[in-house]
Formats: sequence, structure tokens, C-alpha cells
Amino acid sequence: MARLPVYLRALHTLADRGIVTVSSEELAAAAGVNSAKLRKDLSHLGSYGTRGVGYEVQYLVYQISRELGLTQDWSVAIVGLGNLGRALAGYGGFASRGFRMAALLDADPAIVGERINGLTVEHIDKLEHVITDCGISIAVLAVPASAAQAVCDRVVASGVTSILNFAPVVLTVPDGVDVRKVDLSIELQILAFHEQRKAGGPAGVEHEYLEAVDGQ
Amino acid sequence: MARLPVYLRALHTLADRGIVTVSSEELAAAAGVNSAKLRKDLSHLGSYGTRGVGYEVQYLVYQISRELGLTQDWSVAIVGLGNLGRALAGYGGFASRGFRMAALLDADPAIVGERINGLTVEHIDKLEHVITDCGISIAVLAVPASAAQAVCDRVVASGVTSILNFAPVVLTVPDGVDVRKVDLSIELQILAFHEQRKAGGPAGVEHEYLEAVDGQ
DNA sequence: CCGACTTTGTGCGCGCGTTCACAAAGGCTT
DNA sequence: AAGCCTTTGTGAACGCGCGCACAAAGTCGG
Repeated sequence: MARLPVYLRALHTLADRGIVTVSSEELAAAAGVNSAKLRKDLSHLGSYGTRGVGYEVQYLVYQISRELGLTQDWSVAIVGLGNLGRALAGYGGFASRGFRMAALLDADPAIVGERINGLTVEHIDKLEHVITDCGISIAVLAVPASAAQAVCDRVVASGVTSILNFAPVVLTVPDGVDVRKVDLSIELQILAFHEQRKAGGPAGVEHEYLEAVDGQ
Repeated sequence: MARLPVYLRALHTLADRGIVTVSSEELAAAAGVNSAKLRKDLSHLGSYGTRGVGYEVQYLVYQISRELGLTQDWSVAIVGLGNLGRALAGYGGFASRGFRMAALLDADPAIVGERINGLTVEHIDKLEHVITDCGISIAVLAVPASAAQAVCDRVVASGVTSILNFAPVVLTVPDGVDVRKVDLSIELQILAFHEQRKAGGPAGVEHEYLEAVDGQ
């Protein structure tokens, strides 16, 4: 489930506070979801809580981590080291979750060779070589929209089966390859949409019928 | 809806190619959705298609832009100018969609005063002053998790009603304030989850036989 | 040892979004 | 002008996730 990482984060902060046991009600509040939904999620992965008490925090952390595959390390490559790529390369939230930045790739000769966060940027010509050598199965694309599909095709051909795409294009991939996209501009557009509704709807027309946009 | 920005992006690329008219089938393919869903989405904002022909690209661009509130300019403040904040400040995809970076704020004295992308970073003490002065209604939070809720409270108190949050915490806001969150670590965790499933399920006691066969 | 209280796990109904399939509508050809 | 062909707009069924509410289960005090 997409909510497991949120639960995990909440559990980690609880654990940091020294809390040993938590009820579904409390954890649901911390994660911002309904308690019944949380219990159903947890029961679905077979985790046992104790009735009348709740869930043991540490045990749940382990169970969820295992379910998410965080007990093993994943090697990640970042392709494209413009501003966004650099920010991602330096983002501490990755390493602390079992993700290891294993390779940085870019096409710009002015960037290739640069050291970022302890890694040297390789030229994208070596993409296939680097990916197979480092055992990379997850690639992060922070390249211009015009290059995204071509780069995507190459990383997929090299054996990558999970892609996190920041380019504002719809990527086409074979079956068995997962793509998640993060489009910063779209997020702002959705906010603008809501903002405008609060201000009274689009100029000249009433639009009462569009309610929930996404809800996340 | 959350898909309108995707349609809009597809329409823009079609327009750049000089295409005047598009059928729901073609546009749906470009946006990566079902054609019936696309037609229903579009019909919700009015009957703008011609049967037997399709939709006029330019007209549809205008209608969707208006619906999303992109015909007016939105002033955006970025709080927190670490690596991520800088990347966002320089991201070209914002300006081209009617979003104007109006203010940059940070708490670190070493960063305050710096010029980024034509704007000077202000100290966060001036937050309330800057937000009201610049007429900012959308704030982007790229601050550490520990500071996020406090900063959130301050921008909300200053009149901001839409927040794009990059900090890995669940923000609590009053009714009427919209929050969208982007958690890069969660995206990778979801990919890892799928990746692991492809590899044969969670690595636990009941799956050890798979690991033995697999060899890793 | 027992009864009362707490909390989990889940069956069930509701509402929403998705998708199929088709009739209505407009254009194009002859 | 008339019929054919394309494409829209939408009615209706399907599936799914959400959340209420409750019974089972386990704890704790007496």
C-alpha cells in the first residue's frame, strides 16, 4: 500500500520519543488517516496487534520495513544533475531509508567529472555499463522533458525496472516496469485550482460540481 | 480534477506541433488515460467538442487554463533554500504556467541576503510582512521536518491558504487551507515495494526458500 | 478466578470513480 | 440533399476503497 511509508515514518518518530506501544487510534491520528483503515492495512500484511493494548512499535517498524523491502539496500542512479538532480543527490532522506545513491549520470560535459556528495558524475554514454555494474534497479530521472523518453528507454533496456520520473512527460514503458512521476508544476496547478475556487470560481461561470480534486 | 494539468500539458505539446484539432482518443493516449474518462472530464467543464471532428486544441487550452485558474498570475513564496529550495526557485516549469516566484525566505544567516534567480533571500523573521506585502497565497515549504509545522502555522496565520509541502511530516492546518505534500522518500519506498514483489515477495521466514533458489 | 474495560480485526453497506457501449450529432462525400 | 462515417456525450453496470459498527479477544483490577 502507498500508506505504509507514512505509517513507518510516524512509527519512527514515536520510537524516537521512547514510546513502546501504540493504539490504532493514536497511530492513525499521527499518520492522518482513519483508524479502521489503518487496522485493515496492518491486518492485510498479517501483523498482529494485541487486543486491549495496541501494537508494539518496534515490531511494527520491522514488519512494515520488511514488507516495503527496506531491510535490503537498494542502489539508485540519478540521471540529470541540474538543480533538481543535485538536490536529490544530496537529500538525506534517502540514505536513511536504505537507498544508496550508487551512480550519477549527465550528458553535459561541463557537469561530467564533478563530484557531488562523494560521487563523481559519469557521462551518460556509460549508462548501460554503470547500471549493470552497480546492480542498479531503480533510476531517478531529472532530465529535460525532451530527453526523458530516450533516457527511460535506455535505463529500461539496461535492466532497470523502477523509475522515479521528474520530467513533465508521460513515459511509455514495457509491462513489468513501474513508473512513479512527480510533477512539481502540476502540484502548483492543483493548488491554484483550489485557490481559485475559494475566491469564487472561474471568472464568469459558476462551477459547483467539481468537488474533490485528488484528496491525496 | 487532478488530471486537467496533464491534459493541458499534452495539449501544449500538440499545439507546439501545429496541430489544430484533436480527438478524445488521441489526446487520451497522449495523456495516458482512458478516452471515455477524458471525455467525461472535459464534458464537466462544458461541451467544447465537435462530434465527428474532435476538440479544437487552442480553445481547449484556454478553457482548461481558465478552469485551473492559470489565466491569472499567482505569487508564490518559497520557504527554506537548501538544495531543494534552490532547485525549486530555479525551476522553469513554474514561471511558464503563471506562477511567479515572489519571495524567498530562510532562517540561516549564511543564506539570507543571497541572490537566487534574481531574488534576494529574506530572513524568515520578515515572513508575515513579506507574505502580506507581496500578496502571496501559495507557499512552498522546503524546510526541515522539525521546522515544518511551525513555519506552516506562521504562513497560514499570514493569510496563505495553499501549501506545497516537501517536509516529511503530516501538517495540521485549519479548514479552508489546502495542503499538498511531495515526499521524495516515500516515492522511492513505493518503488522498492514493487521492486521487491517482482523479486519474489518480502524477505521473511516464510519466503526463505525463494531466497535460496534465487541466490541473492 | 471473574467481570468489566479496552482495542483489535472484519463483515457489510455506501458512495465514488472508471469503463463499456451506444445513441445523438455533426461533417463529408457524392 | 441524403446517406455514411466519425466522434462526442452520457446512461448504466461494475469494481473498489472507505468507514461504520460490532463481535472476538486479551488485559487488568478486585
